[in-house]
Amino acid sequence: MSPAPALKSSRPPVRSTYRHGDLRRALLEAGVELARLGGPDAVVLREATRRAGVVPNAAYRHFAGREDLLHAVRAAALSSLAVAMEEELARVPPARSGRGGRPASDFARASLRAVGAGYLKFALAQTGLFRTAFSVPASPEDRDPAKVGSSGLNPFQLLSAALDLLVESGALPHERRPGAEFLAWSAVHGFAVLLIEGPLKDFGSKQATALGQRLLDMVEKGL
Amino acid sequence: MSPAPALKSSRPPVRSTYRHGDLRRALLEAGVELARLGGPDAVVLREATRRAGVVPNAAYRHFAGREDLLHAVRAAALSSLAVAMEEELARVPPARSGRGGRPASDFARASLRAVGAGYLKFALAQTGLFRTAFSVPASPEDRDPAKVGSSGLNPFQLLSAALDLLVESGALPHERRPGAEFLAWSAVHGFAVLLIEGPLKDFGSKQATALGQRLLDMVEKGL
DNA sequence: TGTACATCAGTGAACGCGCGTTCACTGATGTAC
DNA sequence: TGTACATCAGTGAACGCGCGTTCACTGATGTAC
Repeated sequence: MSPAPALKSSRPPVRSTYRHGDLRRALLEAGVELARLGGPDAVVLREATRRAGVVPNAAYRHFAGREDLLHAVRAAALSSLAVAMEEELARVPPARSGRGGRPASDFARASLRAVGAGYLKFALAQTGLFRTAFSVPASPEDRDPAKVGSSGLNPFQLLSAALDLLVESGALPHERRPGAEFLAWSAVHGFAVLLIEGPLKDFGSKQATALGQRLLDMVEKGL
Repeated sequence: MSPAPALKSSRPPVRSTYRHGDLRRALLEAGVELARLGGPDAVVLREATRRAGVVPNAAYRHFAGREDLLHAVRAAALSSLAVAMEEELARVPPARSGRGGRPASDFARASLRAVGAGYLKFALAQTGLFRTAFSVPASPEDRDPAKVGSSGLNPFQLLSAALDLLVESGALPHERRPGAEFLAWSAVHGFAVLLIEGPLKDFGSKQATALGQRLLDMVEKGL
């Protein structure tokens, strides 16, 4: 109801040219910044135009309305999340050669953990964006290219791929594969939510990380 | 931003007496109803007074302001959640006599599942209240009597008790007990959130229940 | 049993706020000739 | 290379909206004598 007043910018519209140049991009960036600072409710059309140094209704040249802007911001948030997960994945040491056996399944397990860890890391570091990303149904089958990371996969697909790898490596029986992404996602997402705005809010990041590891253990064992 | 217009009541203030009688209660009930229908953002002070058939500022005789009303509504929502969990617990067949051994740990496990199942059931049946209950940090140590069920325990304490029972019955090693409530809660809460406003939104209740069972399996095995 | 009076629950009117959105406009840009 | 003109990005002003909240008030209630 009262998004922190600090979010409000009173910077006067300073611009030498009549045309802005790339207003759509500027509005989107302002919107992302607002979401970063205050979550989905903080994405206010008028404030975005203020930050872009432009009159409020100018936004309507580029977005159908507030909801449309929020939509674009949400996509950008999901894309950032995918990137964060990819960064964590890139840290996993590659599997040793030789087919099947221990190293392959170790790699698969490490990948699954990386996916979860990247997700949690992003949720904690970019709380506003994280909340924005999930402020509306995000369908797993969504093909919107605005939501993917640099691998071309969206967050959900990154998780699915890690689980597939687990099955291929023999670490997870085929019959337990269907729906497994929902179970894993539930655990990690719930933890993130409780950590961000729930009863675990006051946990230090040390404590949170340790508990996060145990959560990932639980998922790995429980799947 | 635009809480469903259907929430708005235009009922004229019909009342024969000048005094209302129990306005505080009426406002709280209206607030709970609004939360039930539209989540925390739908708890609007003016609308609550409208429904109570009273002028807007009359609310200030009973609540310090909107936030105060929301606070009371939140407590009521948490209390309802506790009741839902207790109902599920009451369904668990009592342990057979004889100390320790199989039946005791079966009972403990069933209790833990009941706690989780009650939580999920409430989340799905009373989405608006559920979202309201968690719209602000709910501290586990909260002693507010407005938030408990008929057993005198709040939702978090009900979970803790179930886990304690699990340890006592020998089904969970002591060393894994600390923090276990956060892990279990994360999984169940995340599942509820994804089901309510996330990618699992379009799941039928059959599918949701089945997957919910698997989630509880995962928690039980993974803890 | 009756009356004066303090209390305080609810009234009536009004505020300022920031929001999303619509209207008719202006003036820089770049394209066609 | 120069000029007329269509395009359309951004302007300026205004709208109605519902919100939370404050003010000075009124009139029913119940208590003290």
